[in-house]
Amino acid sequence: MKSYHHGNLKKELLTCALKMCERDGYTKLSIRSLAKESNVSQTAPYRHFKTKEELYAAVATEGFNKLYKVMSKSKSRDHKKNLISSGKEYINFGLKNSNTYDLMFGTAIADFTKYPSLFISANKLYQHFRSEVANHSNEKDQDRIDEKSINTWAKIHGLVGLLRKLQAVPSKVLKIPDTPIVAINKISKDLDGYLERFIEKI
Amino acid sequence: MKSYHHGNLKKELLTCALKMCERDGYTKLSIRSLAKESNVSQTAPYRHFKTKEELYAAVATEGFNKLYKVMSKSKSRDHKKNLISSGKEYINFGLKNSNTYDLMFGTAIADFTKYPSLFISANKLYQHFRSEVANHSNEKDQDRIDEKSINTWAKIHGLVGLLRKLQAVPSKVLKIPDTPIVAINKISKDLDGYLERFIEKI
DNA sequence: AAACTAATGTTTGCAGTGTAAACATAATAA
DNA sequence: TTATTATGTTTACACTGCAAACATTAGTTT
Repeated sequence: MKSYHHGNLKKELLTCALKMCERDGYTKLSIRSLAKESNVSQTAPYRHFKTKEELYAAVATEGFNKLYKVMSKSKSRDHKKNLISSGKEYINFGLKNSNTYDLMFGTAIADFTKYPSLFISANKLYQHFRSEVANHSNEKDQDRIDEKSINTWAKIHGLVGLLRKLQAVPSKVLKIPDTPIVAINKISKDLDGYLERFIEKI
Repeated sequence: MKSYHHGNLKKELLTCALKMCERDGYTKLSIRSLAKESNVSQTAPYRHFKTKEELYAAVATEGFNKLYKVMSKSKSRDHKKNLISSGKEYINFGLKNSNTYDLMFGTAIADFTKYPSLFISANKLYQHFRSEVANHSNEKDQDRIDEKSINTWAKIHGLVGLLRKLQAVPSKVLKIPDTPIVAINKISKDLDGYLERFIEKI
């Protein structure tokens, strides 16, 4: 027999949402299905997330925290190594947790500054990334560091998007010549080499 | 008095969808609201678009065609000029038609190779872009050209994503130091200069 | 021209959605 | 102990994608 009050529903909802989001994509993640999967009434989640977007924000926040964790793993004295490691982790995260990634960088959350903890988590990630870029590039000028950081982020982010398109496509499409898909496929086959060249240009 | 058969519903639905998508975002674009705005019964669109995704694909295709048009405007003998113009047009398109842009490059259409005309339009755009990169960079090796093209695309695409985040944010957020938002804002204030430096690194 | 067929429209219906409102119960503060 | 607050459930509404049955018209065949 279960008690009327759950005790720790919010946390359970969140982990469940995270799992569901990753499994089915955030578009399929409904408050009602979340409630059902958490064995709770249809509208119970509303006591903890005022709107669906707020739920999205919570999931995205978790995503940023996770990404931060893996990107700050490498603490070598070799700054280049750190940056390459971060880049790989970023790409890996984007490909493995692609649905959460959508929530983090897509447009499902219109204005992420509306959710303080999300904003903070995203900023923390950026700060870490920026410091790695700064360390690697030996740049002093703050504006240049910012520009380099944004540059690098934009490029990796764009790359992840393209790699995901590649993932989504049936393999026979790779045989059609003169498509961006084959171009991306070439890169994905030598991602390490690509990243080396990538870093050099930062 | 209007006749039972519309005559040109498919085209009208498409232009209406394009308009609605741009106005409200593709998430708000429902088949039913589209039908209503086209003064036709709720399920009439299903005669022309088997699923909602098929409607999405049609809108995205239009988007690619439009983008192709503006990106192939500049036909200078100066290849650098062409590339810069294309870059600007791309960014402009992404910012002005951001909702359509989402449909084109987001994950709403899981596998875009399922829609031949969409696939073709996207490829045509890539080919054009690739030829501009090739012309500008004086590169011969086909693999390198592909890599450069993907690189450049990824970077611009990522940049558009970030600039859109900037757009979405309330202006007071710009006063908070040490956020990616202020970094992007700096870039957006000197986009021309930024693009110049950008091109140099291709 | 008449009749059959296919295309394109409408109506109806179902299962699912976000979320507001009213209500129930349990935990906490007074 | 009692009043309040937090957190659950039930009910209700307007909306969604889409399938199925039906209506009307356009096009094709005889």
